[in-house]
Amino acid sequence: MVQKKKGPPQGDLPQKMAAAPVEPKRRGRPRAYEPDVALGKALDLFRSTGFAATSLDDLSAATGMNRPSLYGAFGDKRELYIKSYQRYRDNARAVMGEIFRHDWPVREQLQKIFAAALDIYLSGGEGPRGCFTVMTAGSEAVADPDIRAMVQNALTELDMAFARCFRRAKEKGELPADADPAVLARLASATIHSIAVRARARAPRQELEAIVAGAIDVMVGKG
Amino acid sequence: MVQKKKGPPQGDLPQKMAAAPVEPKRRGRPRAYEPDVALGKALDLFRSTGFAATSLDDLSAATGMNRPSLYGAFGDKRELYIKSYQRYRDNARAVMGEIFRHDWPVREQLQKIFAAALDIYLSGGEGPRGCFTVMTAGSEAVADPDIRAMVQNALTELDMAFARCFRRAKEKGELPADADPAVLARLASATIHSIAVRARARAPRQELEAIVAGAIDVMVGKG
DNA sequence: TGATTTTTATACTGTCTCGCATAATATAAG
DNA sequence: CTTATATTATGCGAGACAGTATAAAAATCA
Repeated sequence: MVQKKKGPPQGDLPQKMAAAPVEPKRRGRPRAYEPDVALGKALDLFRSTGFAATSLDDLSAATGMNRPSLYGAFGDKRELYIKSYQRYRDNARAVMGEIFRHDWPVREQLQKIFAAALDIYLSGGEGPRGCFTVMTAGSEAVADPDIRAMVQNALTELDMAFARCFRRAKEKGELPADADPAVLARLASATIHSIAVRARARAPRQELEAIVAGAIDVMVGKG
Repeated sequence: MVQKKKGPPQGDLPQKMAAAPVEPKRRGRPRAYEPDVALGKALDLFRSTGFAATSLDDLSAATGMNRPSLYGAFGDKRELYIKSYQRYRDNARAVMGEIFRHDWPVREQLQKIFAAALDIYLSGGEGPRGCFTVMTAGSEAVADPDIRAMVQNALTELDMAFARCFRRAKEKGELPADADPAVLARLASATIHSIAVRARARAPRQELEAIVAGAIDVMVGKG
């Protein structure tokens, strides 16, 4: 009963909102890993091999942490998976949100969004890893309610962001009066889903960019 | 060296094209399973749990065949997975092809195609299982070249079928002169991919039908 | 009936898997 | 220097896993 059921030690967790690069003088033996980069490695691995096919040995090797350290830091395999997915979503949300935030012309904004998505899907060492939501999380979503909720959330979040974008464009007169922002948003999301799937099958970037360009033309008219 | 390397016994395989419900008097102990329905069960299982998370015990239980029989009939796990996927594709191709074959108005044809896709994705006992290509095969596609080739083939086959459909419609004057069949085809495929992903996250059928209806309106104009 | 053939049934093997127990190590506090 | 704390390192143990060997069973053929 050494480290049982006191939950993951949750790292530092500074009281309020200090960025805390200052170590508050930890007590025992210092960590040999940085939780953040370790989680990033785990994310990469889960993203390319999925949940079931990724063993704790693989994760251990990738993160450089041995198994007890993994458990201490992140909990069991499922928790680590969920934390990885959360991190992926946080990152995607940050990147996308930064673009959606601006008040650019629709066409330009869509181009930037899709380019960012492509960067995410095609990044990584060997072979494109696609989208966490579409590929591996979608698989687990059927059996695991928590993951399913996260996936649903990711899907609707994207729909909403696109819908807001199109609504604004319509108000600014960039879209015809009969354009339906909600419908266009679903189409934009669908384009995202489609390039995620195709990226996984190693479609060349050029092809994906052509798909994006065509979709934009249909959605907001040929520029 | 009992049943080694003579390949799966390939059932009957009648010489030319006889439906062959007539047993040509097999020699030894009769099979306790029907290869076709067993493969269907395996397909269902792979489709809902993916490759890695589906054990041979699960497959054995689902098909009613014990492990040696599985090996004898279909080969190892990967071969069984590929045969399952092949069967899924054959079925999907048959269903879709039957619809694409006709010379109906685009709108009607698209409606039927998407309805058929929804039927496939939402069918099954507990919880929608989505699309084999998008979900589980897409995951394996990164690491396995054979599966990747099948996925690529599935994607382009769908693209081509939609493109042909839109090209015909344009020739018949159902689409504006500046409509690009290839672009529209990609959008139609994207819609398919999107509802496949959403089905996996248990989006209600009504929502999926709304997405389809909106997409059709954008692609061929509001009817 | 007895021999042959094909399948089923049982059980085994070596490997991998997850999670945890235990012990060693490295730091801060008293 | 000693004690307390927090981590790393090693490795165990029960079970799941894929694949196969072996034996029993059920049919046809002679």
